[in-house]
Amino acid sequence: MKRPARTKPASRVTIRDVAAHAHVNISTVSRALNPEARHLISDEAVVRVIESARAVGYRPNKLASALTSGRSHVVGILLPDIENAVFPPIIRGIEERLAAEGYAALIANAAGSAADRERVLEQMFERQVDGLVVATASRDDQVVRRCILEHVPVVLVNRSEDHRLAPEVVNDDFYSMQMAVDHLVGLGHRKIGHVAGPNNLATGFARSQGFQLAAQRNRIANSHMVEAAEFTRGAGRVACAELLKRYRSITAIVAANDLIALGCYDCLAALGLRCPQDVSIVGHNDIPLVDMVNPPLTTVRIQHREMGRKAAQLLLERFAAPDTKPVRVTLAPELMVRGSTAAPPRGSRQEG
DNA sequence: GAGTGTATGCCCTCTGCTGA
DNA sequence: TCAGCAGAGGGCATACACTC
Repeated sequence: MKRPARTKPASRVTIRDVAAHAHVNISTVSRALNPEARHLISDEAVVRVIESARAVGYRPNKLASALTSGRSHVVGILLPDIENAVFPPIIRGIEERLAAEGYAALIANAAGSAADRERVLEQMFERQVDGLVVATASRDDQVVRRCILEHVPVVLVNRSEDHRLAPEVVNDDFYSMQMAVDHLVGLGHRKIGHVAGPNNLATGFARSQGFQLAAQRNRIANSHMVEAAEFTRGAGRVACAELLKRYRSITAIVAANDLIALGCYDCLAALGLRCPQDVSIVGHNDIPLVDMVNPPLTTVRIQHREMGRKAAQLLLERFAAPDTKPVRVTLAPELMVRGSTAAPPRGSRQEG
């Protein structure tokens, strides 16, 4: 028994409709609408097809196109925390560059456990993404390994991994910490602490290493550090309390990011200490609105939008040449001096 | 009759090949 | 040189054959 043919929705205009309207074959339509194949047909046919496409309201079906081309023209973006203000500028940079080449972004929050990340990654693969920009990388990252195993082009942004398996775009975290510590030493601080980020993440690790190096160069103690459990305000508050409990004479704190720095604000307020009169604080990232808190946060500005643009560019290059050696692009940070840093208080608190 | 496996049509576009 | 034909591409739904 012959089954009835499935019919397309009446509203959907396809390449056939354009062909019928223009009185040409569908292959002629395909070539006329493809800039790289346009030279194969006459200018007159190109004009006729384009006018017909406009007249019938034709919109190319990328899904169908992907069947033959093997390219979905969709790029997945994995974020560790979609609520963190660091990421919107990165996403914007990525989208700007991708859109110029006809790609769309599929953004996913891949926070939580390794199983969560695996699930999100699987969804990306199921949607046939052409490649991935990963902002979730840990120093030994399974997502990156999986992408390489599946031959899916991948670029890391903001966070790197230790084995250099994929191209990456990162901030110069060593230089960031050097600038932050130099700034505080320049104000007269000699007892500086660091609320570090998680050490299993490249950003947390590099910044704590950078802090130690910068402290050594300035001939001050480099061991006044406590690691926050997460890059969050809450974790920053807890870690700051521990830091001040261990090293009570500290007059300045370099936080591994701005959220941790805001957690330090909370901690100081709870202890009845003032910023910057009692303790100066430097953040990291320069996320939106930290210039509007009280006091406005001195922080290290990272070129997040440029970071996104570069990452997208590296991915596009990866599409063209998948087997090239992974490169690392390092962007220069900039210190934004605001009201949260000042000269240290005259008297110093007792070491605990 | 229920369950399973296989074959085929369909979706839409791209592209190699052929002929005018 | 240009235009048209025809097959391919992956996944899904469905028809059909077969087994239990």
